[in-house]
Parts: sequence; structure tokens; C-alpha cells
Amino acid sequence: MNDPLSHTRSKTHMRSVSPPSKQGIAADLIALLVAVNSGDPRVLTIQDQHALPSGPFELAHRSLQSGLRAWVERQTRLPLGYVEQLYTFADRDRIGAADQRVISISYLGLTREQAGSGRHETNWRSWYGYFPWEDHRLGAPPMEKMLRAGLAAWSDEAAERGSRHDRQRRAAMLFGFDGHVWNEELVLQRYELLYEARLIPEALRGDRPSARTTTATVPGDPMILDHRRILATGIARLRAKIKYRPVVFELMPDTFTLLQLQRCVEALAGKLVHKPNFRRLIEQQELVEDTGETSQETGGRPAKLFRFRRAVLAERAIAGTKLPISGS
Amino acid sequence: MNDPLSHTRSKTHMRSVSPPSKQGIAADLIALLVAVNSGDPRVLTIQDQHALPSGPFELAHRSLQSGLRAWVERQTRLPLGYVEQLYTFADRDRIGAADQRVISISYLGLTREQAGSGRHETNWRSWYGYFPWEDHRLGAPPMEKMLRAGLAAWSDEAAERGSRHDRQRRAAMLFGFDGHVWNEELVLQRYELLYEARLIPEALRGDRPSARTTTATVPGDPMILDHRRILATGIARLRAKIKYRPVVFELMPDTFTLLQLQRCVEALAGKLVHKPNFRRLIEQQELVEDTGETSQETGGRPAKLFRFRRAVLAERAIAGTKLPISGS
DNA sequence: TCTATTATACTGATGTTGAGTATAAGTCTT
DNA sequence: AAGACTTATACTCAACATCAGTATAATAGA
Repeated sequence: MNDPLSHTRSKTHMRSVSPPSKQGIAADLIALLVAVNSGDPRVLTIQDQHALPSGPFELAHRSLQSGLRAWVERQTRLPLGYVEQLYTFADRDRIGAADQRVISISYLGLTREQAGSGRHETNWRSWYGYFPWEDHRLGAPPMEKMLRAGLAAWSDEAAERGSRHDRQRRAAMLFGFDGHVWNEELVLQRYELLYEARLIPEALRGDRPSARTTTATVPGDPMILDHRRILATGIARLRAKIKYRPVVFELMPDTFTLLQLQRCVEALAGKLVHKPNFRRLIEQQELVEDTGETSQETGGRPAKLFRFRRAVLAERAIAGTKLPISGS
Repeated sequence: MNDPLSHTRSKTHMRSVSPPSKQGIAADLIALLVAVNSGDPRVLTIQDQHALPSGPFELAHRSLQSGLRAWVERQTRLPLGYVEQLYTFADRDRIGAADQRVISISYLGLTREQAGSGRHETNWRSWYGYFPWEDHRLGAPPMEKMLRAGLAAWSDEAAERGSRHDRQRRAAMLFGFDGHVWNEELVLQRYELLYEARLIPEALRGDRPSARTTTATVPGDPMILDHRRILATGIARLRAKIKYRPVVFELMPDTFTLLQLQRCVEALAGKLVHKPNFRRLIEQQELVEDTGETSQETGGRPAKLFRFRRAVLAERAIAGTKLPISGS
């Protein structure tokens, strides 16, 4: 039998291992670091650049994740509790300039916002600054009217009646128009729809300057390259994950009240939850334990302070856990 | 602060865009193609090599996914319905040889097994040949005794009593020992535990020949590099996905009976489902429509032939769907 | 003392899920 | 041709989870 690792074999075979490409491709590790502060989910950006921090993947790194952990912790001194791979992108048309070619391997990391640590060129920004339409905690945001108008105009652009209907239906389903329910997990799909409808500044980058002003774009800060897409991917992933994995606690201080925990979940999910049900699930699943202390900074009756039961990470590192955010 | 990661730029900034690395890194696209045939979930391999087909990512490709689609469809002539990115690996210690460095971007594709199409150097193999312990359709497989013994021995190797207990607990939770429930989605975690316990041939590759024979490994065919890990990732993903997305139909012929559909789901999940409940959910969710025809090849009462209602892809491309496989 | 605010405990309706049973309509065996 | 066997299909019931609402407790501030 042939040695599958050898580089010298028949050309008619599908290859099991690639020989090193003639032209090497660069690989970047991109970090989406999330913290929650006073009801605001924030991401670490490079100051005034609207860019996510990134570093190259190098031969010295043992693995992708360890490479990421290494440079993030060294540069920011943030304690990275939870880290997971998000997605790998390499779209030629999505990075603005057509000549470079980079593979972007993005990671999501959860941490606590810490003042005065790490480099000062970095900044924590609310993710709703980039995605104002994703915050439904106070009901549909005011700017939704603009979204709706822009998407309606885009639908009307379609040539056939069938595809016009199709666009309308997709917009309605994703954004919860016309009696459709708002599903907070569809962050990426909504962003991609707006991109397709050219309501997102990033989508207009390839245009010639003369053509740029024809369409009005929607509120929400753009980012460099396809970083806003990575952010959308991360928000979607996190909103899905908090429902069945106890990852919220990575974002909480050591002790907290149940309302604080609830506010954190609501900040991430972008929608409010039913208080009694939230408490019931948290307690019934024994995710937290009483510290015996109380917090009087609530403005009302003092609240018990709880602490995450670290033991659950061992008990159900695997099996699962539920947070009460209505499924659909 | 020193930045050992940067080659060229100011030492005080985190970078937002990498300059092309001096030393290019090769990127491979690895395809995990799945089909189900007569109750057997199969993966496309390169003949006699126990390797997944792969191809290099090239500058000509518009995106990673389109690159993959292009060469898979060209080389195999398989209709790739559903394709999704699995994971990106680049672990130095997991590819056998320490000198090469490749980023592997793996994709999962669903298709129907077709005879005589494409290259003949390829082969469909049951995935349970690689993961015999994952098939619980007839209850726990006989080889589970070996697994259990091997894991027990590994637990006993631990120095402290605490880590001994920890190992035992992890093994029990993942494999469903001691009253723990079997969770079919934990394919990857189980594989990684066996790898850590050195019960998997792939884990012994770095060893010196003299040390190799000390441990007995567990049944199940090994694959080259870390391809078996990619397979584990794909099985896990698919087992999770069929529960809330109508992807099973990508694996079915145009018309089918409800029992055929059930057998397909069971083949993927590796466990049996309750027939009445399965039918109830399928019909109540209007995933299928009656063709008016019947199949008499059942051996009993003729069964109605159904067809997937393609409309649901538009209706809930997004919203979700449920298949009845007990959650935990 | 009254009011506003938050914490905490309980209740009922509704929906989902898991499991069991009964009947129908064919094939196969003798 | 009768009976056994196999598969299809329809229905029922209990357990449990989820959603929404209400009631009471304990603090701060007017």
C-alpha cells in the first residue's frame, strides 16, 4: 500500500495531504472578546479603528486555540475563561481589497471588563453600537422603521414578482415583520440580508465612488474588512449557547444577585425574560449557591448574593443546562 | 511590552490586518461526505487509505466553501446538497509528523450514495467501522466491555485519588456507565477521552516503537493524520443538527416511507426512536407530503410513500423544526 | 406613615414529550 | 384457505416543562 504521507504520488488520486502550496497563504487569528458591563454587552476593539484585535498564526503555536490564548492573554492581560472557535472565513469579495488573500480564523472569548489592564489602544464598545437593530429589550427599536423601508425598497427592486415576494418573506421572517416572531439568534442571517440588500456600508466598498450615494445605508457602525460579520457570528453563537450551557457565569463577577444575572442574560439575548420563571430555572437547576450575604444596593429589598456553583462544570461539562429564553 | 508575535510593525499596537507572513502556511480543505444506505451511515474515503478526500485551498477560489464545492463536485460528481463548515484544525501534535504545518479546514457535506459515479479510487465506508462504540441501536455494543476495562485501567494510572475519581467520572458520563444516560451527541468528547487515555492508535504515533506495545488499543479503524477526529466532529454535528433542522431529507431518495425515514434518523443517531412519536412529529410539522403512491416492499401492510415538502426550506429555512430524538 | 422599588414565593393553564395500546392491511406458511 | 406474522396507522394517557400571572416580604425615600 502506498504511503499516504508521501508527496510523490499519482496525479489521478484525490489527495489526502497537500504538498505545501507554492504560494503560501497567511492565516490570521481574530479575537472577539466579550464582556458585560451594567447591562451592556461589549466587545474589545482597537481604538478608533472599529476593528477586532488579531494576530498571525505562527509555526511556533501548538494549536490554533493555544496560539490565540497566548497572544490575547499576553497583550491584554484579560483572564480568558471560555474560548471557542467561531468560523473560518476567506471570502475574496468581503475584505474590501481584492489583492490580499488571508484566511481569518475567528474565536469567541468571554471575560470580564477590567479597567486599566493591558494596552491602552484598546476599547470596550457596546455591540449594539454595531447592531442597533438587535436590541429588543425595550421592544422594537425606533430605527426599525428605516430598516423596514430599506428592505421594502430592496424587495421592489426585484424583477419578477416571485423573487419580490421571496425577498419580502425573508425580510419579514428574519426581522419579525407581519406577525412573524422575533428570533434573537438570527443575528448573522439578518446582517447578511442587509448586506445583500446593500443597506450595510461594508457592502458598498467595491463600488466606484460615483455609485456610492445612490443607496442610503442603515444606522450602526461599520467595521474594517469583514469584522462586523465575525461579530454577528459571535453574537449569534453566544445567544444560542447561553440557553444550554452555563457560560453566562464567565461574564459575571464572583458574587451577584439573581437580578444582575438576569440583566446579563437579557443584555446578551437582546430581549427581556420573565422574572419568576428565570429564577425558578436557575435555582431548580442548582446553578448557583447562596453566599449568605446580601446586597443592599438594589434600591428595594436587599437581595441575596449568589455564587456560581463551579461544580456544575464537572457535573455537566457535557450534559447540558437550560436558561429560560423563549425558544422561538 | 514586548510583542513577540509581530515581525514588522510597531511594537505597541495590536494589529488589525496582518501583512502576509514571511513563511506561508498551507491550507487544506477536507471534505466529510456522508450518505446513508440501507441503515448504514457512510463516509466517502480514499480507497484503502482510510483518509478523507481533501484538496488545497487556492487563490482562485472565491471563498472556502465555493472552493470545496468546486473540487468535490468535479472529482466525485456527487450532488452536494447541504454543506457546512465543521472546524479548523492545526494541531502540531495531532498530525503524526512534527515537521509539516497545515491548516485543515473541514466541511461536512450530505449527499446520496451513487454507484459508478466519479473516481473509482473512492469508497463508501460505514462510519461505525471507525466508531464501533457509537452504534447503540441494539443497545450497548459488545466491545463496550473492552472500552470500560481500558478506561478503568487508565483511571487507575492517575497518581492522586482526586484525579482518579475525576477520570472515572468523565468516562462514566461520556459513555453512560453507572446509570449515566448515553448522550449520542458526545461523539467528539468520547473520541478525545479515548485519545487522552491512549486507547486510540492515533495517539501512539509519536511513540518510539519500543513503547508502542505496552497499551492495547480499542477496536475501530484508525485514519490518517487527524481525520478520525474530523469524522467525530462531523458525526456529532450531524446528530445534533437533525434534531432541529430538516437536513435528513438530503440523505433520502425522492420518495420514501416513514419507516425508511425513521431508519435513516436512527442510523445517524445511533439509537432507536419511538415509532408513534416519530410519526406524530413528522406529520404534525408538515415536513412531508403524501405522493398518493404506496410501497409494497415492506413485507407487511403497504406503506404510503411520502416526499419532502421543499417548501419548508423557505418557510423555516430559519425558524427551526424538530425531530424526536430524546434530548439526553 | 405612606409609597415606590425590588426580592421572593406560589398557582394555574397550556404545550411538549415519552410510552403504551388498538386496529388495518398486506405477506408468508402450512 | 386459515392462521401466523409483519408492518402501517391511529389514538390515549401520564409526566413534565413552559408561560404567564398573582401575592407577599423587606428595604429606601418622601
